[in-house]
Amino acid sequence: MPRHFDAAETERRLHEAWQKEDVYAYNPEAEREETFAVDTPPPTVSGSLHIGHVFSYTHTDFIVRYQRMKGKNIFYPMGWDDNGLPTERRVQNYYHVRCEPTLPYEENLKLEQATAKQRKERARLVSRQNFIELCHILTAEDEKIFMDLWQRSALSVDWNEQYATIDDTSRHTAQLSFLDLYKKGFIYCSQAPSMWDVDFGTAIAQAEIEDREEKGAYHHIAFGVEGDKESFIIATTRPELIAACVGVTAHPEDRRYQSLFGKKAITPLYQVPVPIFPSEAADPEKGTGILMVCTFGDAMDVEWWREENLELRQVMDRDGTMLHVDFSEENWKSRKPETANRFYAEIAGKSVQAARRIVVEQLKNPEGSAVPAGGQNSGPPLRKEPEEIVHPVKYFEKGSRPLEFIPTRQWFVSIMDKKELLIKKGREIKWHPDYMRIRFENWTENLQFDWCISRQRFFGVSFPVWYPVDADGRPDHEHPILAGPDQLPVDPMIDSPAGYDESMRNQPGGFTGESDVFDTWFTSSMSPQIASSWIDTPERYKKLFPMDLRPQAHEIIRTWAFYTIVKAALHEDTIPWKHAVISGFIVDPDRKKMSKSKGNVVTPMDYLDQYGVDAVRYWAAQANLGTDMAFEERQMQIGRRLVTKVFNAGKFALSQNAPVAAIDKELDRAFIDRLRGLVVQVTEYFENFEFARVISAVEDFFWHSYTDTYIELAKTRARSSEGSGSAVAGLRTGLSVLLRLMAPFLPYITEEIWSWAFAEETGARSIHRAPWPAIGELSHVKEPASGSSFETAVNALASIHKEKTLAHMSAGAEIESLTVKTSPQTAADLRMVIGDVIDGARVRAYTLEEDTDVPPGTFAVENVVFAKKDEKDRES
RNA sequence: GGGCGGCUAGCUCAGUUGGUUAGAGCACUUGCUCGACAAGCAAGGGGUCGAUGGUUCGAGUCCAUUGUCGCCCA
Repeated sequence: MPRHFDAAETERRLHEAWQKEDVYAYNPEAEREETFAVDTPPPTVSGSLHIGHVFSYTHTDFIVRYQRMKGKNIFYPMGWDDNGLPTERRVQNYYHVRCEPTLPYEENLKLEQATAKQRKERARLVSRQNFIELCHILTAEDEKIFMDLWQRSALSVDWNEQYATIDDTSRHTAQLSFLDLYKKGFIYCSQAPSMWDVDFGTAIAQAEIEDREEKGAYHHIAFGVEGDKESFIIATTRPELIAACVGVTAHPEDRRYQSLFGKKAITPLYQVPVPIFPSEAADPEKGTGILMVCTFGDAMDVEWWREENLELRQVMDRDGTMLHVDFSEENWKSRKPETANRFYAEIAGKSVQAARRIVVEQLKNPEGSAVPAGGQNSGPPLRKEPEEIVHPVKYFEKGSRPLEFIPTRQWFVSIMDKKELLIKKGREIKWHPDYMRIRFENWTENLQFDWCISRQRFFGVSFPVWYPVDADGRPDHEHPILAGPDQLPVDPMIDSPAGYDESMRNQPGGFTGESDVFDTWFTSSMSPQIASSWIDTPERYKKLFPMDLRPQAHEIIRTWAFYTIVKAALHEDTIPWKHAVISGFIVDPDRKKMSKSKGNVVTPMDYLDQYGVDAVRYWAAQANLGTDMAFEERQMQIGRRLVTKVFNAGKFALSQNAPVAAIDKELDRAFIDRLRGLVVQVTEYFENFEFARVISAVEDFFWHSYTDTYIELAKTRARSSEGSGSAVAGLRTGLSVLLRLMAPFLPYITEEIWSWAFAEETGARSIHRAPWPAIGELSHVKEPASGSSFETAVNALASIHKEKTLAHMSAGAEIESLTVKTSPQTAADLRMVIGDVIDGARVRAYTLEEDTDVPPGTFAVENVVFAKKDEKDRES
């Protein structure tokens, strides 16, 4: 047997063996009841992996390995989420390219990572198809890095079951999902104000936005009132939108403005009359209590626009600049179109920021006033210096400029009318911990918009949709042409619809392809269906769906979990999985979330090298579900110590060469009895997904009940002539059970020791396919005569050790003689195990006295006479 | 502003329906190389459980108020 444990060598050797022997393979023949299916989170491959990923993915593996040992046929696939904006952005940066869809395809275009010099020049423009190819090339490389790390971390994934959210199966599945939802009437296309990122040039969904606290300023601006000398002051943070003003509103009970309702306000600069209406949603406390409604400043504007049937006056272009508009046109209704156009000309084509600065200057010009001369608030419309405030501004979570609401044609899934159904489905799933369900419910209850699923991007799953082009060459969006289910997957930019041929693309009387792609969540929300072959293998789908387990982190409850629940509910009125297990985050020592921008990201490879995989997994096992944990490198050191201890204990137990016999001695029976208790307890923990409790209980038992005590008490007898067979059997049984209980957490060290003897003895070649310990396999060992004999032995030995410590003697020092006093009842226990205690403590002669003054369970050790050291030396 | 979670030893964390003197590991102190293990063993010091009030024979645990940190949402 090796003297030291070489983690790196063992990891390489065993990983190879497991792959070769298909230890993790899914068996499609097995029945549903025997199968445990996991819906693994497909990581975004363009992102970087930090220690937190290893943390949460390892949690899943603990559960999976336990279920596998329970005899379950494990379905544990791995997906790669490769499409979407993060990948496009990474590709743009990596190659320094931009996609220009009007360019023609360039054959055999091969690019290298851009040099610093290239980056100083303008980005290279590439065609849509070339851009998509570059995305495929880079994600393939990224996937490899991810897979290496997962294999290194010993995730017991069946690597034959891989998918990517852009592969043909995923595209087919997502497009079929679209067709099915369309057929059911849950999908619609509409020209509607949508949240729009001006840099990425795409619509985005509610789930992808975040509020950022930002400095802004209230500008107090005088508006006129049509037909009289009245006026009022609004406070707005977006003066550049005055041109888009289509209404004015205040709270119906606000006394200051009640006389205005029903009249028309006149906008400054542009002199446009707009209705003044009351609204409960106006906050009298905010600003001046009266505000302008624009096309569109925020979500509230959209709501008022719909409810009040206001005009649409679009001034914001899709790229975040001010559109060119003409106030003499009918829709703009200016009373002084020439003045209006003169003011507006200065901001047309400008960015929001620039336009705002210019408008603020213009508002200082009395010529812009909408209030008749002599009236209150006449003069410059800007009534006082802007008042600085800090307010939340909506951003795309990956964006860098505030979102705009821009009317565009988008596809939506109706979910606003299905909140109740979704909450009901959420309650059919068991959440661990349960309070994470509340996050799902809060999110669902607070939904404000239907799910916008179209993105004006390139690297994504296409809509299976074309539009007829009319005789004038205009696409008819009212009558989309859908692909047939047997046509999938399709790319409408390349494939043509049934009944047309490619020559009719973009021709009058022909067709045009939908260039938008799906929101990446539209595809990844199908991960259980993709992995279980919903589209083409009903038998397999039936055996895997709904899945048993969905592991994920809590920050994506609103996205991944939510959308996956939506899809299962809308497609088949079911739930996607029975259990959702939510991991916490690894946070830095200041309890801040790890993120690239904060620069506090810890990468895992060095730790795997330094401490070994088992040690890092041990660290990950410390966390309770849902609870964030500060990164603590010392936990890995502790894990490594446990690995070493397991190695040494295994070496010792398996090197006892006395023949195994029945476990019939009291100490051995008492130990096995405690082991039974442990097995029952930790199995229950694992059934509830409480792996942190399992490792903690097993570790504690291993260290304190096995190595420090049972081994110490039984080792002498194991080498003696009397009772050695029982002792060796006890030691080996203990090791076999404890190894298996630790196997889900420490796959390498446990497999290594298992291979020394148990693999052959049991016929289970890998511990990871060995049966999870059950009390049945220990039932042949009789219950101990006393329920407290084990702790009596342990405490008695400790009492003698204490005398040695107090005398500054080594634990191995021999004792010539001593007297042990204890209560009559404890003495009865002690007599059953006294031989092991005396041997363990190296006592040559003892006197046991019953003393009612000594509390039961404790011992008074007296008259200790140590053997002379030279005497001992002579012996050896 | 709303929801959720954390606050327990110097550090990282357990403490499941309320029940003796609140636990573990690390760190710290002291001693010890015993035939698996110094990456070890033994002994020890250290906490009025964020605060206040309440319910109870009894509260880290239940209730109310509150502080603070974090996450999610508006």
